[in-house]
Amino acid sequence: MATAPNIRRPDALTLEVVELIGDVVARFYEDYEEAAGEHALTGAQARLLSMLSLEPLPMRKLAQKLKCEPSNVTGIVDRLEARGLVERRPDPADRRVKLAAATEEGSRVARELRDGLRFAREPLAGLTDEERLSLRDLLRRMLTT
Amino acid sequence: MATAPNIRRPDALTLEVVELIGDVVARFYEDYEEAAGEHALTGAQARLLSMLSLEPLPMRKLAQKLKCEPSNVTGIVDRLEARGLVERRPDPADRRVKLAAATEEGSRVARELRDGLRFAREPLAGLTDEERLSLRDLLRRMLTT
DNA sequence: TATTGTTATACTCTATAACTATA
DNA sequence: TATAGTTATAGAGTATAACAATA
Repeated sequence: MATAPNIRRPDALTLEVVELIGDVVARFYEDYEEAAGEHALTGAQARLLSMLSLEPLPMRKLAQKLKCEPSNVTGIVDRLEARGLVERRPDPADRRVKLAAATEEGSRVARELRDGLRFAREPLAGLTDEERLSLRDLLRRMLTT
Repeated sequence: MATAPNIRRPDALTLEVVELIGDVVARFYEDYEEAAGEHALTGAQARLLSMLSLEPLPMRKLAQKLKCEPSNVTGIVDRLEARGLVERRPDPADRRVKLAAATEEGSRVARELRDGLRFAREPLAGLTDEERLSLRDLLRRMLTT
């Protein structure tokens, strides 16, 4: 039964796991978009706000993290700023840089957003500690490959 | 007791696993968008085309599967049809319905797209059969919770 | 009357290129 | 000259509402 993994032609088990991962990805995304929508945020706005709730970041850095062009960040921050969730601050060290930062209200929304994510939390509650440890290690290994 | 009734606060391990799942989701999405881009397809176009590569579907059904409004499907199918990857066919049973179907070329592109997905396949090659079985069971349980 | 697909409209996200103000 | 952020532009996805053809 212990057939060696064939890289060129994935075996049935690998294909099944790939499909399961696809299902998890779909569920996670739906859940995220739904949680964002409950706060009248788009997915991009929610992701950017979540980043800023940890620490203020230059526009350039936000573009790198969101994997989009810096010009797009301008608009997303504009809309969040218009709602009072984010503000632009000067960077004392470099006057070219603008630091985007979550306001108090923005941090509150980001926290509610995180707490509103049901999937990837509720399902995990059905697993034992040992199983969660096992899952953690497997996911870690996948991400470092 | 003055304690609030059973508010679940995820432990550190659960939070770590949630974050790891988020990382996997991000990696999977990047990989999918990249694979789509290599065929000059957007993510939505690639997802729709992949669905049609299995079987022709009514526009309405596509909207349900993509979780978007039917009016959006019109445009996505329009663009795929303009490139000869998809075609609209009448439904003999109901003249209101239009069946979207992948052309031969469309099926070929969908196949290449699927084969081009590196993540969720290469990382799995680094796991043993036993580990993949374990991962499969854990993911299954998460999805049925 | 209800349903299917489309059109029209408006908003957001996206990449590209040109611009400004700093460095 | 190079970099950070912005603006302008165009294409794509999205939801909403109104519409024609068909059931």
